[in-house]
Formats: sequence, structure tokens, C-alpha cells
Amino acid sequence: MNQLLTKSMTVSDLASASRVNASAVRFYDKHGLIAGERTSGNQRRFSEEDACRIKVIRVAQRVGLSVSEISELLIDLPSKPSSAEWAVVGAKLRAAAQERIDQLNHALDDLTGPVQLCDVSNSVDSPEA
Amino acid sequence: MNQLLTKSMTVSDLASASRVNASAVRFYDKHGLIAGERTSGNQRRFSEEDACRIKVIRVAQRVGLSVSEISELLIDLPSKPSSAEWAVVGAKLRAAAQERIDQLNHALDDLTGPVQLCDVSNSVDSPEA
DNA sequence: CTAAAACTTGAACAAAGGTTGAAGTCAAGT
DNA sequence: ACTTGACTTCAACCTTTGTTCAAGTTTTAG
Repeated sequence: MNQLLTKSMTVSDLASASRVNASAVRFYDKHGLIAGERTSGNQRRFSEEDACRIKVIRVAQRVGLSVSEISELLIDLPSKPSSAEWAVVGAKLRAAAQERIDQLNHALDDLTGPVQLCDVSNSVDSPEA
Repeated sequence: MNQLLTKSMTVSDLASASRVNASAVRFYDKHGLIAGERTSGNQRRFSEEDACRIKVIRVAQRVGLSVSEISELLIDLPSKPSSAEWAVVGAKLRAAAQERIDQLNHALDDLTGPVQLCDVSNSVDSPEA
């Protein structure tokens, strides 16, 4: 069996591999964003899949998604996802990012566009009458 | 004198004009993001300029800037800014937005690009030996 | 002038996304 | 088997960006 696919990493293994704090790993686990298993002694164990999920989580956060939105993004992702299944997640993230970008550009256009919404200076009534 | 340029709006005037809560206006004032004056009785008074500042603040927040970053964005803006001075702020905001967008696209490319960083499935060692 | 409405400050609370610490349990080396 | 380091949960705390509330002051309309 592929060692990378077995749930053999501890919380701190995954944390250092993903360069996040162990407490963040527990936080993501508590919110169901990663797919850890438990040993008979109740300790968490993770695989590379969970490292990938954390990569997705970090990007999704930069896109501006909340934990519950990321949860919805990942809810359809099964254990041991195929390439195609990861690609679906990637596409959804790209779409979400593009939506944010479009909103942002729209807001910027409102601010600095043809109408000059923020220009209030010396033009509304005649200067010094 | 142009009525729009005098500091004659109260906190709630500005709040309703900007469609934010009065507490948000006080918050922005406390952090120096808007340029209110005080009456002899210590009450705040604002002009249209402050409504413009609040527009900038809201867009900047969507770009992802924190209050202290927005503070730096606005620190060079004088009282009664000219068109050109507003345009500088607009340009800085656009640049900040573009930077975020570029970072985001870079992160997305890392995630879903040619290398398929999140594809770990069935390909690292031979399937079932 | 007075009463009501709106203003002032400060402190407490909220939600998100964690971090830190305490007390106790598990796992790994010898 | 025992020790030590890493793990567990839970609760308290942190930062950001506000909101809400209480007690007291200012403004404004009559």
C-alpha cells in the first residue's frame, strides 16, 4: 500500500508539512475540513490527502471564503479523491476567485470611474460667488 | 461657501448618507480614517469629503486592507482634496487590488496548475504490486 | 427656558479564526 | 515496565471590526 495514502501522520507531522500551527490542524479537523482518522487510543492520523486539503483551505481563505463556505466546497470530496475530483474543487475555487475579482473591479470602477464619485471639490456651486 | 464642503453633518447624517452604522462612523473617526471636526460642545461634524472617505474605506476593505493599511492609504490625503488627490488614492487602491488578484491567481495556479500538486492518488507506487 | 432628541465616552459583547495553557492519556525507546 | 515526548479535550484568551448599552452632555424646537 502506498505509504502516502495511509493515515500515518500525526497532528504535528501534518502541521509542519503544511506549515500551519498544530492548533489550526485541530481547528480544521473539528470543523470537518480535513479527513483524519483516529487510532485506537483516540489520536488523530492523517495522510497526504489532508495536506492537500489544507492547501485548498489556505487558498480558499485568501479568496475570501469562510470556514463554512470552505466546508461546502469540500463536502463533496470523497476520501482518496481522484485527479478529476480534485480538479472539480480547483475549478470551483477558480470560479469563486473570479467572482470576487469581478466584484472588486466593479467597486473600483464605481470609485474612480467616469463619474468621479469622490470628486466634490470646487465644482458644485460657483466659486466665491 | 459650498455647503457640501462645510463640516455640517452629524454622525448619524454621515452614517445614513454612507449607509453604515453610526458606531462604524465613530470607529473610523477614532482610527483617523475620516476627517471630522468638533463643535464647541465636542460633537463631531462631517462634510461630503468624509462620505467619500467612507466609500474609499469600504472598497479598501473589500480589497482586503486592514484599518491600519487603509490609514496609510489615506494619510497623505489632505483636507478638501482635489480631484487629482482623490485620483492618487484611487490609483493606489487599484494597485493594491491588482496585487491581491495576482497573488490569488498565483496561488490558484500552484493548486491546479500543470503539476497537479493535489493529485496524490494511485500514482506514486505501483497499484497493488 | 426647558424637554426631548441626539450626541459623548467607556465598557461589555459578538463572530471569525485561531492560539495558549492545564490536566490528563497515549506511544515509543530502552 | 517505565519514562518522556507527543497527544487528547476544554476553557480561556487574542485580534479585528465593529455593535450595544449606560450614564452623562449638547443641541434644538417650542
